Amino acid sequence: MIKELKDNYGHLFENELLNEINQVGTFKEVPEGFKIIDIGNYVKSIPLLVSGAIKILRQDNDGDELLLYFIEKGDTCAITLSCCLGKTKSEIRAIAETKAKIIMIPIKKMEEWSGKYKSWRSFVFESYHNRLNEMLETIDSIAFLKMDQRLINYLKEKARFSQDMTINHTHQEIAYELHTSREVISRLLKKLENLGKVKLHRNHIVIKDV
Amino acid sequence: MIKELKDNYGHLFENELLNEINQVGTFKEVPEGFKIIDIGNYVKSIPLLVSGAIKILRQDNDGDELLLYFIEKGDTCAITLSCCLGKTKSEIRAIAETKAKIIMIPIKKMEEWSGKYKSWRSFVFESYHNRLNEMLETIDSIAFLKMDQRLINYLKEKARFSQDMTINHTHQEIAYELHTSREVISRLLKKLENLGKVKLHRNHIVIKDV
DNA sequence: ATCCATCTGTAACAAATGTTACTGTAGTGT
DNA sequence: ACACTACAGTAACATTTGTTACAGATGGAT
Repeated sequence: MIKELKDNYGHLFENELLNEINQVGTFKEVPEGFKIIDIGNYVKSIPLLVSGAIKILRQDNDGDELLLYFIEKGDTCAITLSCCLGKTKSEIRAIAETKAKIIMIPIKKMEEWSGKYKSWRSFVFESYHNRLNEMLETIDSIAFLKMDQRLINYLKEKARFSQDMTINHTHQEIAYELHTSREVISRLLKKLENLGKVKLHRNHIVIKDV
Repeated sequence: MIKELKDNYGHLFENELLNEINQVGTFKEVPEGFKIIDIGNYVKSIPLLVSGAIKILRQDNDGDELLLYFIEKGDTCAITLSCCLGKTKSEIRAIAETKAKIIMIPIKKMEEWSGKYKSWRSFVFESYHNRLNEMLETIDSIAFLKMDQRLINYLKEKARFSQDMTINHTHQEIAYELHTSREVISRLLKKLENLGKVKLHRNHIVIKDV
């Protein structure tokens, strides 16, 4: 039994299911920035995240991006799950936000387990629940907030996945994820710096008090 | 057996399940504008829609609204479903867009059926799938489109639920659902009228070519 | 027909965001 | 050390959206 599996999913699944996962799942370790799923991909297996974080992005026809939300250990990507079952192309891109450890489960098993294990069903429903709520938060953010507040929320989120309150992104990268322009981000960041909330450096930002 | 049940769900569910639904479900007919679920409600049963349409709205802390999407016959509200299972308050408001017929299913049954009927599981997963995709479309719309295009999409959607391409809303009502101001909607609608795409009247709009 | 509340039209202005253009600067590679 | 590239700062301007203010039109109630 892989230790990470037991540690992260031991409280969720019964031993029998854990054993099955251990047998049919393939363990994968991916570096930061690794593209796990891209838009248009047909997905043949679903990921259980055991460590690290994954960011989920949406892209429109012009190639403009938008960060939707993050997935953390002990969870899975319900959109991918949904693609699997519907046998449709992925509508989103999944990229490792930090280096991450994943167990990949073949779709076939996932259907089988839905009938067999109550705990698996609960896990899947719970995952859908979490994802729907995160989508709602994303909608709230883009519909109701102005860019300055969205940027602050973004910085907070990013800081959660960093040990030392440092965000290793350029202004351009932040602009892509919030779907705005580099100049807007520079402008707003400079304001935050003047307010003493962040300290700006080349290629990284240190969060002081947001 | 209620006729509407057989008509709308006969192809999805086996007879045994249809019979169960018929026994435990309560049939309900609601008028246009009826508030089916409100934000903060604890939901004790989930709705199967057999005719009409339901609109799902989000609201922020200041009371500002935003239309998320519509649910049509043969489907259910996955967000509600998700609330039921998580035993959390509703994050959304559900209002009958047209007069609608609904079968309400107690949560308890829904859990039982998930283990018992593959067709029910498929239905639930399919519903989550649809809702996630609609949320994505909503996000695309508010993140990537300008208000003029959002308005056009809105008018198209509304026209789908109208027999005669007439939308019975005031500019103010439209503004609420798109989360903008009445003046902006008036301005854009007037532009659309000048382009020959709509005809404006008091309290209603006739779609000509959008 | 008259009154009245509500809805619509529109101008003028404010604020937020997006775009263009250019400068300087930090780090990289040689 | 030097040159080069990518990054950041910033001004000036355009566009989009939001706000204020008011006029006029419409349809329903009496």
